Amino acid sequence: MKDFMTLKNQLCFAVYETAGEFNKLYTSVLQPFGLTYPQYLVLLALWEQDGVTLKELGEKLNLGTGTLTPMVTRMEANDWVKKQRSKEDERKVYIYLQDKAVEEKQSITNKVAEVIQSCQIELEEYEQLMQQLNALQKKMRERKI
Amino acid sequence: MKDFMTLKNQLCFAVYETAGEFNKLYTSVLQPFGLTYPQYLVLLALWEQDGVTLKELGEKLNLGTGTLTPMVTRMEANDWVKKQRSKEDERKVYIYLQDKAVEEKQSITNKVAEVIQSCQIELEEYEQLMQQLNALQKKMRERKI
DNA sequence: TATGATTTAATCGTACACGATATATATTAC
DNA sequence: GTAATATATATCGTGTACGATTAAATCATA
Repeated sequence: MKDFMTLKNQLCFAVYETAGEFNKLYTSVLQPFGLTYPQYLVLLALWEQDGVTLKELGEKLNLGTGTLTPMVTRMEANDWVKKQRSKEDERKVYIYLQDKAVEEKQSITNKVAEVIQSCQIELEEYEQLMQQLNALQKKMRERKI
Repeated sequence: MKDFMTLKNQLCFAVYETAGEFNKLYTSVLQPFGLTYPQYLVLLALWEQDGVTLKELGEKLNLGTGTLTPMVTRMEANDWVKKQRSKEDERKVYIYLQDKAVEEKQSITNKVAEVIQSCQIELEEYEQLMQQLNALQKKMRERKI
């Protein structure tokens, strides 16, 4: 019987470490652009769909306003995005890409793709991991208790 | 050709999200004990090997002193661990489990195991994911550039 | 239409996480 | 034996991340 209470055998730790590695890897790519890794995720979301409310953005990224509000504020200060309070419903704040974010999109995503490719991850491996992680998340979210 | 520049198709995001789910799940278990998830990882490491230096602990957990020093200080304030500067080499600080951490080990790990089991993760799935994540980490760490 | 409930963001407090710097102790070279 | 170097930890500044609270706007309904 294997000992499951060791650090090495913890799935949670493997995921935690892998997230840390991704963070480091992406940070090294994004630093020159003056972006952090979570800020890049915000741009990814906005490149897909521009002009979403803070709440919608939070739902896409699984982040609350306590995280997003200051983060978007910093991104606005760095000319990546712009906040605009809705006229129809003044509770809502829409987030829009700034020119800089549109202009630099190609250059940023190219650099990211280049570094990811340098890791030599097989497509099959990539997709299988995605699928398994999604299945795992589903189980964690849907568990009773 | 699939679009790889969407949030949904990013492996980094899947890992980031899964780490977040684990964090939430473990937080819900550990809160009653007055522990955070990273603090639980520290205990896991010390339950395996007690009396290690801060540096060694950092190597096990992939954390620097900028993270560990304040964290261990908090854990000391809550009677989980004790710091003791080495007599032989006063640069080193050894971290020891306190009685509380030894006494509550079973009760904490039981509760964690119980919740993990409630997620219905198959052993095969668990081990395959571990193996794949470790392989991925290796690739990210060993990449050239 | 007044009021109570809901929704949306902002704010606050706590806790990581990291890179850079500082400081004190050990080790090495000479 | 002293100067240069290396090592171990602490501290600082910035940036997430989260839960709880607050505040303002909107909605529901009596």
